[in-house]
Order: sequence, then C-alpha cells, then structure tokens
Amino acid sequence: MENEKKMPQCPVEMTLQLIGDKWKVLIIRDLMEGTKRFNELMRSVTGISQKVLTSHLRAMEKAGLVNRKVFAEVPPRVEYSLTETGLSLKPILDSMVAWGMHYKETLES
Amino acid sequence: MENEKKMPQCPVEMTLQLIGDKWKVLIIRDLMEGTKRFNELMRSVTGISQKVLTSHLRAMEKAGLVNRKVFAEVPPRVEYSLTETGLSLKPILDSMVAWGMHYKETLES
DNA sequence: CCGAATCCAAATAGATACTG
DNA sequence: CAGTATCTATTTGGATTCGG
Repeated sequence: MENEKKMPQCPVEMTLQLIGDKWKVLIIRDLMEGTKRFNELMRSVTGISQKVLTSHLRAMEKAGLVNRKVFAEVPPRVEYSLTETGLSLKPILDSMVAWGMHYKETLES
Repeated sequence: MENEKKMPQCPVEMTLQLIGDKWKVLIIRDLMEGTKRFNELMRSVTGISQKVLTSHLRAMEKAGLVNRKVFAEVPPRVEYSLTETGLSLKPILDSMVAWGMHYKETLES
C-alpha cells in the first residue's frame, strides 16, 4: 500500500498502481459526490474496515488524489475530498458504470 | 477467483467483480490487440506466473469475457481472444490509458 | 505447449482494544 | 470522531513438479 514502486512504462499499469484496487475505486466513487467525513465513508463504502479505509486514504492522499482536511474541533472532524487529479478519474468511473450496467443487462437476457 | 459472489447493485462493483484485479486488466489490455496463444500472454503480461494466468483466463472465460480455442495438434495450441463483451471493455481501458498518461505528465511537471 | 496439482510465501484485510 | 496498534485470518501469488 505505502510502497514506492518504480514508474511503469504502460499507462494502464500506471493507473492500476494508483487505483488498481477494489477499495480505492469504491472510495473514489463515493468521493465523486463531494466532500465526506471519515465515518460517512465508512458507511458508504460497504464492508470496509476502519484500518483499511485509513490506509487507503493515506495512500491516495500521498498520490495526490485526495485532500484531507482536519478541523481542530471537539469532537474531531476530518473531511476528505478529491483533488483535481482525483476528479479527473471521472471518465474511468463513468465507463465502469456504463459497462457494469450493460453487463448486467446481458446477464438478464 | 472462482467464487460465485452475489450480483452487486452498484454497476461499479459489478465491473470490479469481473475485472477489479490488476492481472485481469493487463490480460485484457493485451488481448485487445487480438488473439494470442498462452505463451504469448505469458510473455506480454510481464511478471505473471503460469498458474495465475491460467486461473484468471478460466475465470474470465466463465464470465463470458474471453474465448478459449483449443487446437487438436501436437504440440498443443490454445488461442485466447476477447468475446464481444470483453471487447466492450475498451472504453474503460482507453480511459485508463488516457488518465495514466496525464498523471505521468503531472508528475514530471 | 499448455496446464493441473501441490505446497509454501507474501500481501492484504478483518477483529479487537485503546486513545487524543 | 477519527484514528493507531496488534494480532490473526484470508486471499493471492510464486515455485516446482508432473502429465496429455
């Protein structure tokens, strides 16, 4: 997760290195809707554990896909949002949505 | 790999269930070029092992993404190609290529 | 050549308890 | 609330051997 792999030549591998992971795509899907707090993500990304959500958010923050904003309040509040780079993943998400819907239709027919 | 998970509501999860896996995306990337033999895939999908390639191809065949054609020859020949459903993944691959290239540029600047 | 089978290593994820 | 720290379980992948 936190490893510094060498940069692959192939752009597909480059992309996979950053989001080639089930959880990350789901986190991005939910952040596409807008800023969310940690516990909101816990709920919307069904089945993820606290530890895994945290480590993925850290990795994506490091990769420049996600912003993390901490509010000095009690109780604490931390908001996550996509950076511009993160938002630029939208075409990938959109094509996955389109394909997933199409695939389900072919199953039903 | 071979498990029968229930069909998710979210189209993104549906897609991830079928190709949400580093190796599968790379195999599809290479099959987009056209029909390939087993050993060709072994070479083009850098770093994959025989076992893993085999099991992924089986899973994708079962999912209706890949055709497997066996020739009754000596030495044996097996050719893999994408089905129409597999080919329909092209927009996802394309958007991953585009994003990966864009991301690399942002790193260099 | 393609691949099944076995066994083992590594990576990833979950459960639980605790804290500023 | 939003984590961190452990410890364990599961999943995934690699190495090797063998066979049609």
